[in-house]
Order: sequence, then C-alpha cells, then structure tokens
Amino acid sequence: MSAAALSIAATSPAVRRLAALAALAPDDLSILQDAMGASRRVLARRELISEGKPVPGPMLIVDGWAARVRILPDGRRQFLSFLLPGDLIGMCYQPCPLAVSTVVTLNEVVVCPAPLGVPAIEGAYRMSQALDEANLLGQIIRLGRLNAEERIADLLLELNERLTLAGLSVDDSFEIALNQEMLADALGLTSVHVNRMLQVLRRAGDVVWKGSRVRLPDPARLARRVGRVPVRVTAAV
Amino acid sequence: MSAAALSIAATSPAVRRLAALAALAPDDLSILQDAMGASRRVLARRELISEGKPVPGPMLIVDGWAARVRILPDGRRQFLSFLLPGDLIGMCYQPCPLAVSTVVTLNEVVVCPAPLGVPAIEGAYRMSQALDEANLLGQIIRLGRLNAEERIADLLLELNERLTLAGLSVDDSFEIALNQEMLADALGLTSVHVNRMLQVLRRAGDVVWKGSRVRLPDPARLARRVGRVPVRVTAAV
DNA sequence: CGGCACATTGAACCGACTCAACCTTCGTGG
DNA sequence: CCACGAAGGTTGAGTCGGTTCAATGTGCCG
Repeated sequence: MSAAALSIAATSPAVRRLAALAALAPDDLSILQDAMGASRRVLARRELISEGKPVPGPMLIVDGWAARVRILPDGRRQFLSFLLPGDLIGMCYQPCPLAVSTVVTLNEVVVCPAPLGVPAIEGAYRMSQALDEANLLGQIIRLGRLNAEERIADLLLELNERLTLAGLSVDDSFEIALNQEMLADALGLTSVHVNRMLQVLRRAGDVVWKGSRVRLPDPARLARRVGRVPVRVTAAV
Repeated sequence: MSAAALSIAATSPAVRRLAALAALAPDDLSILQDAMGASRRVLARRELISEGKPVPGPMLIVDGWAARVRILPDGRRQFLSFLLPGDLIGMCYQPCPLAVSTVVTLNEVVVCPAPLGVPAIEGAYRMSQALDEANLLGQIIRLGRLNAEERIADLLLELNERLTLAGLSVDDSFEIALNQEMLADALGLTSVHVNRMLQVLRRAGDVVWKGSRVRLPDPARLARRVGRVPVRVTAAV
C-alpha cells in the first residue's frame, strides 16, 4: 500500500468519499484537511440552508446527516434527499442564488466551507453533483413507480452504497440517522406502513435493523428483487 | 420598445426563453441564431440520449417536446421530467459523462448544438440548470405528497409557467404534447385515474382541455388550491 | 368506410391510510 | 436503584384513494 493510499485510509469519511470520486494528490488532500480546520458544529434539527433565502457559500458535510426537505402549507413534509458525509451543500452556479429547498440537520452535524479553485477538488465536486442528480432521479422512480416494500429496500440500498464510498458502511452494515417516521416522509408513506413493510423485509431476512444500525445481508439479491441498477455517471475509471 | 427587444420578440421560443433567463446582447442572440442554423430534425419517439451510454455534446431544444424517462425491468415506465423548447439536454460537467436517464422525443423535435464559451449564454445555461433542478424537486413533491388531483394541476401549472417563459403559452393557454397515458406515467398514476381526475378539474372549471390545447382559466387560484409556490432560483432581477 | 389511437365508463379489488391504543427502550432525576 | 416520562416502535380494525380489467365511445386520417 502506498503512502498516499495510507493517508487516505486514515482520513475522515468526507475526504475518503471525495478521494473516491476523483484522483486527489497529497496536496489536494491537505487542502481538504486544512478546510476542515474551519469546521463548525451544528446541533440536530437546525437549518443549514433556508428555502427562498440566499444560499451561503458552498459547504462540505464532514460528519453527521442532513436532509433537503420541503414542508407544504398544510404541514405535510417531504424529504427530497439525504445528505451524508462528503456531500456538498449550497453549490450553485447562478448569480445571487436563492435556495430552492431547506437543508436541515438530522443529527449533530459538522460542516466546513468547501475549498474552491483547486482543479482536482473541483473535479470531485462535479462528480458529486452528477451523483446527486442521479440520486434525485432515483427518488422520483421510488415515489412514482415502486411499491412501499420496494421503496424502503431501494432507499436502504442507496444509503448503503453511498456510505460505503465514504467508508461509513462496512460489510453492508451502517449507522442510520433516520427513524421510521423520517423514512416515511422520504418515501411518501406513513410511518405505520413503513413499520409493517419493514417487518416484512426483516422476516424475509433482507434487512436487519437493530437500534440505529442497519445491515443488509445480501444487497445484490435485494437489488435484483426491487429492480435497482447501480448508478454510473462516468466512463472514466 | 428597443431594437433589441423587438428582435427578441420576433425570435424563436428557444431563444426567447434563454433571453428571459439572462441578459443577452444582440451579439449573443446572433450566436444563438447561428447555432440554430445547424439544427437537426428528429422524429417522435426517438432517443436523443440513451441511459448508460456516453452523453453526446450538449444540445438545445429548438422546437418540440422531449422527456427524460426510465423504464423498469418489468416494463413500468416513469417520466422524470419534460423538456421544452429552450431547455438544454446533455449538459454535463464530469469527465466522460454517462447518461443517467434516457431522453426521448415526444413529438417531432428540432435540436441544435448548444453554443459554448460565450459568458452571457453560459449564464443563461446556469439559470436553466438551476430551474431544472427546482423542477425535479417539484416532481418529487408531486409524487411524494400530493394526491392525484393536485398532481395533475401542479404539473399543468408548471408546464404553463415554463411555456410562458418561451412565449409558447399565451393567456394561460398552450399546446400540450402529452396524452393522458403519458401524464399518468409522469405522475405515478394510471391513465384511467388521470382521466377521472381530469374530469373533476374540468367540471370545477380549473382546466379546459380540448384536443391538444390546454387552458388554465385561473392559474393563481389553482396554484393556491394545490399549494404550489412559484419557483425562484435567483435574487438577481 | 374502416381502422387506429385515445378517451371514457363501470364494478370489483387492494395497497396504503387513519385513528387509536399499547408496548419498549432509554435517559433522567428523586 | 427504581419511578417516571418522552420518543419511537408495534398492533388492530375500519376506511379510502387509486388500480385493474374489460368494455364502449369518439375523433381522425387514409
């Protein structure tokens, strides 16, 4: 194992994810480490970005989970996507950007300003952005054409894939920052129905969920069962 | 009315939309006009971009409707978004991009290569991209938290807003390239149910749909009824 | 006039929701 | 160390929005 690879392995999940998206030189890695020196800790249930308000500079999630969310006038809540360590938020290219969705922390989150102007790192951002979009499309498929059981399985598979990139899911087992109600609000279901379908998945041996830890004993089989295809956004690599 | 404004008014819907998204100088407009000289006509039901394949260079839709679509292994179809004149397709920033969704023409479409390297025009592209993302989020809300009637109304309102930008909807009345089955496949419903809910909207006087022409007698009232908020992606302007 | 695509209708069915109760876990303070 | 409360998970029974399937209607184009 090379020295560079070792330093990646020893580094934070966020850096790990970005390094997996684009080839980063030791210099790039240390720029990321420096940026994380300016990290800020944010309590759970705080707004990082507020819908309709100006977007603050781009930030990198260093630790913890957040979610893009929209609340309807009558109180209905819809999670649009989940944001995990290594994900970017507030990266916009239009002038004077206004946020089109609120971003709220789900547990205690650490964020830092996303370093700009470094070509290799910007390359990783572009990959990240492409993956984000692919995941949004995945969310549309889930809500539009999958039934409740498939929705739950598909989302857990997505989270597992994404957390694996950051080294936060090992052997298809990861800490989840969601409860059944949040899952319901992401999947267009009620928490009661999520509960029942989760039991079905558990009894089938497809999902093990104890406390805040989820394990997917056979992701490949589960993926086949719900018709999930792995996301690829580039032919490079 | 200035000479520039006149020339915009006289120009194609696609240019009209881009000019509405960013301030374009006469030079920029003529670059767009030139690009449209290399237009290509594509028959209905043809793939402009194929999922999993490399993305061809970015293109501008000059005329006609297209849609991003995904087909599940078992044949279920989900339209992810609709693409109208002035919309961009295939604009990617990662290296060697692979398409994450198929783009298919819905009727006869005219496309041209999107001119690159012109700052003002690229500015319009960025605005367009931001709107695209906002519309994807809108689609998630529709599928996740709106009922059938609200979904239909919300989508028609979105189409009306977008077509108005391009000058293709006048007095809230526009030509629609969709039938009830396509609407169903976009909204996660069956065509039978779309038919029934459309009748409800018609009887309530909220939608007039005759042949391929749709009119929304009172968009503001309808928007209030389904809780739709207008999209804003920039504080500029 | 025939045929095709699309729209419309009816009746039975079912997946997911609603509402309300109850249970479990866990942290906290007496 | 136990009592308590809060948050989240579980269960049951009834209801409903949307689906399914199959038939019928309608407009258009060659």
